Amino acid sequence: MPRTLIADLHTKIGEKARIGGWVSVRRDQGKMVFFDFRDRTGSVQGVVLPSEELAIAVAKEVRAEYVVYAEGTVNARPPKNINPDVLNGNLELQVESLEIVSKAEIPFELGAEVNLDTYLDHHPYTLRNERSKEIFKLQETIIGAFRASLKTQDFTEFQAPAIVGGDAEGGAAAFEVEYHYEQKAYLATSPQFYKQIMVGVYERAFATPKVFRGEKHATPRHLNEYSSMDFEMGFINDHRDVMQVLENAVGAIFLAASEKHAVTLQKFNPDGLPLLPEKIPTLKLREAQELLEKEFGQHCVGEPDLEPEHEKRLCEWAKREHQSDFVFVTHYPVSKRPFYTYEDEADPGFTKSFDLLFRGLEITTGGQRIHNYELLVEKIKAKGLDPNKFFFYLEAFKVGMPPHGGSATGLERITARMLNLPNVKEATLFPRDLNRIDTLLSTDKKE
RNA sequence: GCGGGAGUAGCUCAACUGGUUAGAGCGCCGCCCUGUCACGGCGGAGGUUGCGGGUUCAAGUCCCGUCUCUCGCGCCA
Repeated sequence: MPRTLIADLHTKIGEKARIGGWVSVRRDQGKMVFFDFRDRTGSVQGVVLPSEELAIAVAKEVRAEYVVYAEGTVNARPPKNINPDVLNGNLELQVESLEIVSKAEIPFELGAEVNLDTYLDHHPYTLRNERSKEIFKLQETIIGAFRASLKTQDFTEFQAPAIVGGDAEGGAAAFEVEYHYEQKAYLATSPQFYKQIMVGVYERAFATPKVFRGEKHATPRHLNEYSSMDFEMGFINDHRDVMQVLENAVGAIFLAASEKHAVTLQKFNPDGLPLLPEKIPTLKLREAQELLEKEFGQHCVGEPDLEPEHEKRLCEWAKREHQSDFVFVTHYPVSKRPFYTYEDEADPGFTKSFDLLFRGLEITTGGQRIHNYELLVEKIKAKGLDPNKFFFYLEAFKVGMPPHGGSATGLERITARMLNLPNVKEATLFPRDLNRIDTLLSTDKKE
């Protein structure tokens, strides 16, 4: 008999059916045994009656998370046995044959509240729980909506390389790779140079690569490997054109999320859906600092950047004054930004760059880039770098580049903030951090 | 890299100022149960209290070292 998906069982009431799935719960009543079975489409109760001697014998052996095939008759439940609180609560599978496909030995009950490290240590198992599955279904929607939004805005998707010959940003620590002929290569910390090169090819390009950061950070918002939602676009007037494309993408993400995952968002967020206004409030860094001083008594005027505490306060302000969970901060000082960042002619010393803060966390960085070859070479030198090492990248400018800019959004960060997850590792299927690549790293090799 | 907190049963946690045999809930194992749906009842197993050293008549508890987790900072998405 072919397998029927659990969600389709209601179409087979009174008929025989065969389901395949996992055992969520076994309730052994002695002479008869109840099960909750689940497959990718849902769950259903199965009952093995005393008269089914062979099936009862198997049912006594079965435990939680065993993979089984169960065959029997789909019955509508009599009124007194209907359970309105569960899926398929109005029917049940009266099991006549039960086949164990795979046994299971579980470390703890699925769905048990466990500490983060226990949860991560058992990720092949804990990812199966409903909460985890909802997180990564939402994440799939987020990256899908980002992709769809950029495509409708006439961007071309490209594949960025993971192995690079140098450190793209000149600052972030990169993982070293042994390449052919004893050459050193690195895992990309960003697709920055490649997406700029692609502006010269398609004008508008985007990619969602895995990028790698070698810093030994141990915080709830950093990963050594994460997914970057990057885009870059030509013929802009300034950074505000980039911000508009980003706002369109964020809007598309929120629309898709609220359409497909409203229940999940509500469940994870006591405050409800995130607030995204028609226009995200925007402040220059210095305006933000003055506001922090005035509204919150935070002394940060003149600092080159915002601290995490400041970012949280700014978001409080945006929510209170603009009903927005987002706020843009622009015009970071030249000294704090990479060499390719465009300096604002109207505001010398400050850049046409921006960060997007979402619920207290920086989720995006972007801005306008320098497109003039000579100026770019000059800026590389000014940062103490050697232009010769960038000749591949620089060729894109040598052969003609329009004014352009772009941004990069952390997929795990936006996922975590949408669901109020305290740690981005919960929004990462297979997180790599200081001490763990799936398993704990050997400690005797540490420095 | 720096600073705070933590590490006790498979999981989540207790164990007052050091003091009898380190407990509970869930899970696990056995027995009972024909309508359960987180089923229920009775019984049972399960611990080198992260690791190493020290103080003390006595250490889960105090001290030192070490490893790990976690939070804050730096850095960033």
